[in-house]
Order: sequence, then C-alpha cells, then structure tokens
Amino acid sequence: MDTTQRTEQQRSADRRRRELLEAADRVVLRDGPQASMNAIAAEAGITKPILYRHFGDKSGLYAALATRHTDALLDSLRAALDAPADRRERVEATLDTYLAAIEARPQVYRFLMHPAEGSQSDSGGDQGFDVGKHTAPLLRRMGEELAQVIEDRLDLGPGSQQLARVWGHGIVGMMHAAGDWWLYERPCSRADLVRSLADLLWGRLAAAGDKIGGPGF
Amino acid sequence: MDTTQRTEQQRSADRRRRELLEAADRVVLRDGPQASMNAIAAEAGITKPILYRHFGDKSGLYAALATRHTDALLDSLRAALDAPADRRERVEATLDTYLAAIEARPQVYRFLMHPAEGSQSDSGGDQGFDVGKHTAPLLRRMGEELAQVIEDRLDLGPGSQQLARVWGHGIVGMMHAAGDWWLYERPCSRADLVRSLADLLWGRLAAAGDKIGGPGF
DNA sequence: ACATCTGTGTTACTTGCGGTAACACTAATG
DNA sequence: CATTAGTGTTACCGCAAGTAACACAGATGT
Repeated sequence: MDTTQRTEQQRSADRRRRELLEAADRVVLRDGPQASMNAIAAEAGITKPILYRHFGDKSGLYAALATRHTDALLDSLRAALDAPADRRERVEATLDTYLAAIEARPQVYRFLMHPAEGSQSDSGGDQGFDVGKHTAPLLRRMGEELAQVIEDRLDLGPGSQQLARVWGHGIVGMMHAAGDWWLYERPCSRADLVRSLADLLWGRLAAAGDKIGGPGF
Repeated sequence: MDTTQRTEQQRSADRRRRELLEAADRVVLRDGPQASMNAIAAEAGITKPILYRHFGDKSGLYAALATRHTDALLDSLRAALDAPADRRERVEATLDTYLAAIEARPQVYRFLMHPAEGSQSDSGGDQGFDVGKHTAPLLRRMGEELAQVIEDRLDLGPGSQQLARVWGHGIVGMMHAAGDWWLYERPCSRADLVRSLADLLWGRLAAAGDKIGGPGF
C-alpha cells in the first residue's frame, strides 16, 4: 500500500467531493440554511449515505462549505485592507467589500452566519459553558484577521495586542450587525452606510455636541 | 359573554402560562438552546400539547421567553444609559451592564442570540430575501433603543436619524461580538474590555499613529 | 338543576430530518 | 484473478415538532 502517492481512485473521489460541494452550494443558495441533506443529495443526483461518507455529518458538510466561502470573502477583505490608500479610505473599502458580498448573496451569507445549530444529537451531556462554540466561525476568523492587521500596522502603546483583538472583534461585530440590519431594512444606500460606520469609528460619537434641552448622551 | 372582564378561568390560564414559562426558563438555563418541547413539558410536569395550546409552536414559546429576558435586560441597559454622569461614563456603564448580564447567565444569553432557527418547516415556499427575519430580536431591539437614545440626545446635524440608527445597530453589534468572543476566550477582565471598547468608540482607531515600517492601517 | 363553555390534561399518531446498516456494482491495483 | 476502494442503492432507527381525538373539572348563564 503506498501512502504517499495519489491513486486514480482518490483523485476521482476528490473530484466527486467537489461536485457534491457545488451541488450543496446551489441548494443552500436556493433554500438558505434550512437546506436538508435529502435536498442536497437530490440536487447532486444521489442519495444521503454518499454525502455522509464524504462529510461525516451535516456539520462536516457545513464546515467544508463554509470554509470555501469564508476563504473567498477573507481574500476580498484582505485585498481591500491592503490597498494603497490612506487609513480612512481603506476602512471604507473594507466595509464596502463586506457589505457588497452579503448584498450579492444573502442566502449564502445567512447560511454562514446562522448555521441552524443542532449538532450534538443523542445522549449528549456535553453541557458546560460552551457558549460560542458553534457560533459562526466566519465572524471569529474575520475578527482575528482584522486584529492581526491592526496590531501589525498601528502603534497602540502598551497592551496593544489585547487592544487590537478587542477592536478586531468589535469592529467586525459592528460591521456584521449593521450589515444584517441594513440588508433587511434597506434604509439607505450602501455608500451612506459605509460612511456612517466609518464616521462612528472615527470618533464622531464622542465629538458630537449635546442636544439642547437635556444632558448629553 | 362579556369581553371586557377577566373571568376566573382566564386569570388561572395566565397564571398557568407564567408557570410554564418559568419551567421553560429552568430547562433552557440547564440545556441551552437545544431544549426540546418534550423536556420543557416534562419539567413543567405535563405533556406537549399543553405547551402548544399556550404558545402555538416552538417559536411562540421562544418569543414569549425571549421577551421576558429581553425586557429585563433592556431595563437594566436603560438605567445605565440614564444615569447621571457624563457621556463616556454612561457608555462604559452600559457596556458593563450588558457584559455582566451575559457573563452571569451564558445559557440564557446563548438561547436569546442563537435560537437554533428551524421555524418554517413544511411546504414553505417563503423564499424571498428574508435575511435576518429570524435573527435574534434582542439585537434588533437593543439597536433600535440605542438609536433612539442617540437621536434624542445628540446633535448630529443633517441626516441625524439615519445616522443614529446606523450607530445604534453598529454599536450593539460591536458590543455583542466582542462580548461573545470575550465570554468564550476570557482574554482579559471585564473592565479592560469595557475600556477598550469605549476607546474604540472614542476614536482612538483614527488617532493612533502608524507603526514604523509600513503604511498605516 | 342542568347544559355549556373554557381550560387542563392525556395517549397515540403523523411527518420530516439526521444518521446508519446492509447490500450490490464497478474499476483500478497487485 | 482476487483484492481493494470507491459509488450507489433501499430500508431502516431514533428523535423532535406538531396534531388529532378523547376525557375531565369547574365557573357560568338560564
């Protein structure tokens, strides 16, 4: 048995796996996070057990699918973050890139963000405070990446690493929540949203004057 | 039949409803969002159909439960937001209130934030871009409330309403994501987190200097 | 008093989904 | 030519959501 060399069968298996992932992609794009394993199998023209052979269980398939999209989105974001422009412009470009992505494919976005939980089925007993264990890895990854960029490029004085991580996750959360709300209500153009968020990050909240008649917020 | 007056039966029904909600609360606090209707019924000492009579379906029970906790949390937040202190202090108090709440009862928090979706089961066809329809109402409500406070108290010039809403949802998202990450990784004390986030809102991101060796973020 | 309406409670069922077992077929590999 | 690794099937289990259909108790109106 040779362990190092790719046999013909293995390569065909990988190809199949990719085809299955693309089928799953189509279904998720159509049905959102409610996509069932049956539906995905049907779309791929096969039956459930094959999916389970390839991906183990549903969260395995989810992870594979999510990794694809997450990687793609993170590449776009990195590009925006690395563009040759000043800080404000790059922050706006990054926000806009993210918002454009979720605007273009809301179903995929929804699938990545709200994976429908479930997971541990029988006799679990996992218990414990596993808060966040199943939350969308996309947010975490974006937060960590942004934290890295911030720490690499900004001079934040003592405690900079901690601060950068807090900010990374905080900014990503801000972007996410505002984007989620905006996508649903569509209260303004994307450009307006980007500018408003950048203004917030630029300290306009602290700089704003009190309104006459009451103590300032 | 009198429509205006509460009959004895109705009052007893309301009481029962409250008891069921408290049982559900206990189960959710113990099992997290995976709490099944069977388990809740068992905890209440009854069987499923009664739950369905009272709450319609699972999302009905979820909504009732969520409203209780959401209202309670929002009351705390409003109190922090209305305290007699300057803006920065109040922002910090509000952040701290939220973080203390999720720290104290992570299971409840998880239930509120990640309701396990599901919902529209059969023959749906709802389709459409309903992104965010089922996202945690808690985040939305907090965002809207904060937006209101911001708009009421701050002088933001033209387009203030739009700006306030964007900021409301953005800040809440920042708080939520940072809190979620913090609760899971516990990288620092609550006070540190609060100060870091407030610094972010106070424009330290824009004010920070570039690090030597590259273009600033 | 008696029928009635309202709310409480049950058992037993259907439906759908995640996941698995057991089995059959095909082709590259030695 | 046997083995192995992959593809594929049908038929099933277990479980959770949700739904009849039926039984009982107590307040209510005539």
